[in-house]
Amino acid sequence: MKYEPQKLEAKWSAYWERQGLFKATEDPSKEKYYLLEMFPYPSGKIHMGHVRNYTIGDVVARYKRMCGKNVLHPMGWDAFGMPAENAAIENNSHPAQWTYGNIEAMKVQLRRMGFSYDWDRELATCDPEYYRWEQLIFLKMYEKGLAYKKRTHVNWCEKCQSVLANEQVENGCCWRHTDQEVTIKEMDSWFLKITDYAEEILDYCDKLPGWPERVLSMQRNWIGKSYGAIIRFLLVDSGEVIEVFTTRQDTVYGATFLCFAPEHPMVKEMVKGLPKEKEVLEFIDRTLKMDSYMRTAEFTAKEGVFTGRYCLNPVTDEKIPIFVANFVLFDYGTGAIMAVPTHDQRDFEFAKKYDLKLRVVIKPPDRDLHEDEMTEAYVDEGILVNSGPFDGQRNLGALDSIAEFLESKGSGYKTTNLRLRDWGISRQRYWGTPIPIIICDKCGTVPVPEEDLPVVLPLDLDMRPNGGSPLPFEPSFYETTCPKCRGKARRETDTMDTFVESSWYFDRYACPDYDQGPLDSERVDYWMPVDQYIGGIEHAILHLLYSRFYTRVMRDFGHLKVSEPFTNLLTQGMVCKETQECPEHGYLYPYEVKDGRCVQCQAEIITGNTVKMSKSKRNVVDPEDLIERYGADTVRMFCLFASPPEKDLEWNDQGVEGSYRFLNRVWRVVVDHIDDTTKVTAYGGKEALSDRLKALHRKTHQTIKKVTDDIENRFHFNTAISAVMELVNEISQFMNEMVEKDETAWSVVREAVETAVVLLSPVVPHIAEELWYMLGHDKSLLTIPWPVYREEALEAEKILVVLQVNGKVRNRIEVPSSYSQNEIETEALADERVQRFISGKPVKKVIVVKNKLVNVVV
RNA sequence: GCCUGGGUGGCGGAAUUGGUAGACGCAAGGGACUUAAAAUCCCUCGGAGCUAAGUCUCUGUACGAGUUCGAUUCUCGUCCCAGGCACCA
Repeated sequence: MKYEPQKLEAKWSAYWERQGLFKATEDPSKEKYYLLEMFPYPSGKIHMGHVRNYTIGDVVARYKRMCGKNVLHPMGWDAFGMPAENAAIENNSHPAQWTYGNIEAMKVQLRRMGFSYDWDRELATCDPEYYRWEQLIFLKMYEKGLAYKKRTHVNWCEKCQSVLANEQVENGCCWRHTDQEVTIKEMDSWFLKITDYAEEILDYCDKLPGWPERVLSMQRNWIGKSYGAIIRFLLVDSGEVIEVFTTRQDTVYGATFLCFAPEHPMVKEMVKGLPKEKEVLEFIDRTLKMDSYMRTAEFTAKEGVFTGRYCLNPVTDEKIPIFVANFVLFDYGTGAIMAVPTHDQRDFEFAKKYDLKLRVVIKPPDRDLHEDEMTEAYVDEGILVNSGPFDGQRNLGALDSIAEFLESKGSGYKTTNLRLRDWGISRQRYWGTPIPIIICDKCGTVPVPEEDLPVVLPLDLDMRPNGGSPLPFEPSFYETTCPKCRGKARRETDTMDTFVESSWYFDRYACPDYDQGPLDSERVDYWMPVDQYIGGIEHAILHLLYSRFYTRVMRDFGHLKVSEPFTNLLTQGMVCKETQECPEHGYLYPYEVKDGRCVQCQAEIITGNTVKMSKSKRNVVDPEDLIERYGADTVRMFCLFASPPEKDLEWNDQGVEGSYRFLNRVWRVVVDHIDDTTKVTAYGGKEALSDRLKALHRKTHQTIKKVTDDIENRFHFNTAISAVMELVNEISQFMNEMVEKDETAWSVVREAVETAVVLLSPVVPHIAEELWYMLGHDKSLLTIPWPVYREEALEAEKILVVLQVNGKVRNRIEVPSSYSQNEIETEALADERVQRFISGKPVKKVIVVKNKLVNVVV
């Protein structure tokens, strides 16, 4: 009988579905386990990244189920987003049609992979039954001031035709269009007040031991809390207060000028009617026209303009000039800084350029420092000088007392500052959740009344050929009446960032059919938090930070009890492959290359670096082709075997071949002796065994131990698979040389074979199920308990002991396991090879590690 | 510059608490079976050296020190790679 994966895989996945084996029901008497993989954007086809991500998850889900846990393993669709709009324009169809069609296609593929999802809980975020609750939460947030509209400077991506959140800008470019520079626009935008929760989110970074350190450190970094002070400077001839944030209040005596960010509204006020006004306004204009990346890049020269105004340094009472400078950020701190050219490199460069005053206030411990000799700022620790009552103190030691001194004078206070900004969620897009707000000329911004939800995205409109959102051009959508005054009003035509949908979908899986509110607390409280979340590292900040925020908002609204949505996080590596390039035809798909040559022009191809699989580099492998050729089990197995999950996976066609070979080997090891093994029951540890049988029995149980440990504690499926490979090798070797052919022998073989099949079943469920059935079982592997190793089976009569002389391995001997330390030592010292290396020298010391090694020191 | 990872054969990777470095697989080479091929099975496989034969010797986990009877593993320093943050006051 041949291994025919296509046939048996179809059979078993149909069987699982029919039996409803993946259905999860709330059962308080059982321990729950919520396993979740990041849901996909329905692009229409799964790619290897999905396959890897979902295979990892599926192994854990199946394993936990066999361990007796009540497993929730859902799947759904992150279904809003721009590609749908673009595709619709291209194909002259509708985003909804395109999206739902893709969902169907991808679902077929996921089913084909044999993933154990409870499809009854499937959800698509573009479904009004989903986003209506998101709109409701938005209204509640609006009510509480957690959602607000602000006219401000925002990131604009020309290709998205939309605003982006700060998190969605990478190196000054759009995260989706990495070649599109983001520009700054001033416009009305909706924000969610993530900063209100920043402290809590930051604190909890220390309470997430199940998260990878690098993700936590990226989040801490992004929140960017720093400790310092607000210091007040009085504007001369006005008495207005200018506040600056600094972490270096120890240098306040050296602050010899002040700089404003060009966006700062106070600047225009300050220069109004002054001779400098025109020059200042021109500078502001010029600076703001630059894209944000260029303006704030380190290599951009520091530039500024004097405003003509002065303020008073609160500790020296000195009149110091006020500048507008390009390097000062409006949305960090207060948008204005005190400049201490002697102890800050940026300020130093600025001061040199505009010939501004320098005053040293920190001197190195070992020498003096003179302003006119300085070629760069002195930024190290030192002793305070020219600092009034603080002279002679160590600068870092005086941070607190200077802050208190400022506070006592009413000139400032100690505080902290965050880098994190509120989450901008307005998108000038069509295919997203409408923001449930009405704008009335008379009443202003008015929330849509709850009973009018959902504000449904109209489906019967034409996409605009230039790619912009059709909503602002669709009177049937935007024309409405004001809920307050009943007058004519206009709907908000911005939609929400799609990251809002993905910030709570995991909660909704607990109760996808609930229609009384966003969440059914009883079910959500049973399932949440997610015990294990698995997804790509690219969401380290974006999705994972937003979700931690949104969960807390939902908690404070009483929808759920947890603060953290994901107890354990596994960030799997990328799937990579080398690129292949033809000098003539550019990057080639694997099928465009034959024997190292381009199929079109026969030119020799250039093999490039191994990089993340992407269509643009054409270094992709289509999972569908592989399934067709080898079956889903082989694909699953290779994804797990090639490397541990958190590392990048280097695609290797020969490796896939190897996995396929192994499955064939397993197949033969079972099928070739099926008549003999099905005549007996699996060995249960009772009958006495010969040494040879004992060895196989021991290997069987060692493998159970190893595989369990690898999956349970480390998610190291590669080593788990290796262990089963060893067992299978040992079984086939045993059968080759099999001398005993009695019932006991076959029952030990049967135990070994069944164990291999069961241990492999989470990884390659289809073939495992088929072999299990052939071994005479009639219940699915999904319903049988995960095997437990027997301690006594691991014990051996003889133990291998390594003999070292001066730490170098000189021999290996077998001793009875009953030997005491002394007996082992005696045996070791008597060993001929050990004696040779001692060569008569006096033995200084003998170290005996029980059951492991003896080291003789001479 | 700061923060996090990481550096082991030709390759992917093992070595879990400091105790046999290179499990398992891929590639390569040799052999068996076959008319032949495929498939399968067996053997070799870090480097260098020595031998009639190896139960042989030396060396080896980026580099340099250190702790230890013993270090891929712990400590310090250096170099390199990847990712994140960065004119953040």
